[in-house]
Amino acid sequence: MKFNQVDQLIKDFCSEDWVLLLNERVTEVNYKAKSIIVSEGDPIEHITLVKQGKVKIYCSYDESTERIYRFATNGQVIGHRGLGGNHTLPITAYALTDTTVAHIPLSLFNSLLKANALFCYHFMLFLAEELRESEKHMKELVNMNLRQRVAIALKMNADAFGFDKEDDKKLAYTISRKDISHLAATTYESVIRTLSDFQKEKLIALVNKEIRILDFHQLLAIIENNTHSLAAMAK
Amino acid sequence: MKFNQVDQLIKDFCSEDWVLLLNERVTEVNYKAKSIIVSEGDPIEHITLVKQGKVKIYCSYDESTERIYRFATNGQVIGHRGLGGNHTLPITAYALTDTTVAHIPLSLFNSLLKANALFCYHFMLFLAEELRESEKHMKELVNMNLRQRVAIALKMNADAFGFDKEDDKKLAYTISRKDISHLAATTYESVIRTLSDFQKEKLIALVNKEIRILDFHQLLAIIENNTHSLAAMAK
DNA sequence: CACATCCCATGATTTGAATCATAGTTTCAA
DNA sequence: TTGAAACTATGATTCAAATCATGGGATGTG
Repeated sequence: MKFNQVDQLIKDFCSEDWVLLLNERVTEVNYKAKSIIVSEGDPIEHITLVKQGKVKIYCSYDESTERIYRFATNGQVIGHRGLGGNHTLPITAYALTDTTVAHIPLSLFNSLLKANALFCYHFMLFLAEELRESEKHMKELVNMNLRQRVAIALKMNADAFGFDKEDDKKLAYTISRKDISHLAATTYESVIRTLSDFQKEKLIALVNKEIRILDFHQLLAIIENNTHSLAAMAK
Repeated sequence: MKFNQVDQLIKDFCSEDWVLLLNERVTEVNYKAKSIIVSEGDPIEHITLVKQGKVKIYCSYDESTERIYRFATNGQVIGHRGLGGNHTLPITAYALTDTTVAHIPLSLFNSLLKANALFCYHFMLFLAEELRESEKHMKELVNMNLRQRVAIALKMNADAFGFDKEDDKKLAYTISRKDISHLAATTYESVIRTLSDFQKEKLIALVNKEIRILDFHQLLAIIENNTHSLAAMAK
């Protein structure tokens, strides 16, 4: 799983005083499943750490379209893309399951960065890593064909939330077909067709909305194999 | 123009000693037009500042396909996406015109960041800004139709290198049709057709490879108007 | 200066994926 | 428990953009 454990960076690289101060000043909030944690266009007032739960982070394009950038779960951070400048939040964070977060006031987080040089340095490295990941993902979405993009969406689902403890094929949390389409930049009809194809190829198994990934290697092979990406062949 | 003047950040937020040390340890190199400055897969040994010139930054997908992420010109930085971890460079930087760069050894740049907390803080903010821009661009590429993407590519060309000093409609440097296609994630044939349409609509004028942007507002209007983006309507 | 290589341009054809249409299934709240 | 809303599913049709084909013009280099 991706290194995005910002709470760990705080523990490792901030002075004890600051960790104590943070614990005092942070507000923990519970969100019910299917509720919005922070919304696109909000003024940026907090940096948010996910204590416990599953969150999707997306951007609306119009009333019927959204594009999911990533998921966040225990230990991961939301809102750091809004740092600096007088920006409003560019994304919406939505609780997929019941979720507990810690809101760190932005001014406090800024002071934390300024007062703890080593934390600031590592947080900077974390942003560089995010930038790499983000551009890698962009490249994938733009260059790959439908099958590949759906395969990537399944992989992202698996990477973000892992597999069931009792069943190492079953996703611990299966996102909806519609959310797969929002991840893969396509329509839900196309997702359903593609998943159906994958099932016929014994790559996955569908049981209602749940997905079992039977052959992860084959899934990765689909992502790697771009010989069928006709759309990509800009000469 | 976008704030990406990292050399200015160094001047503003690093101590005098460090600025002097940098001036000693930096190697200036000249690159001819059409030569490669740094290449995808190279070990990351430097952070590179563009002193003077025009550079395209792209990623190869296969032998016939590339995707241009951005351009860099005077004062801007290349290679910061490789910070942290044992990564190789994810992008290639290519000199469009004769270009002079300053290579800062990576170890020195890291020391600079660690020794100048305020610079590190501002550099972190710069990365946050880049992350926002990058994801905005991703959203555009994925959601918009051909006309819009070509319009965005023209706008990026104008934003990156500006207009001619004597002719405020003419681009100071017109990138090739093929590079427009690499920016807009399409084929060069489609770019040529779309530019031809734009010309018929009196939006631009084509004189050989040079492009004059006659109606910038209309160009922006095309980018804003997503009512024709059929591909985007994932319900 | 010639010859090759790259770039620009346009028409005809194909095709991957979106859209339209229709219907069964889960889920959850009144 | 029932009815509505949301999700899953599949077939038919349409369409935007890629691919294929072909030629002209510019550029540059031995």
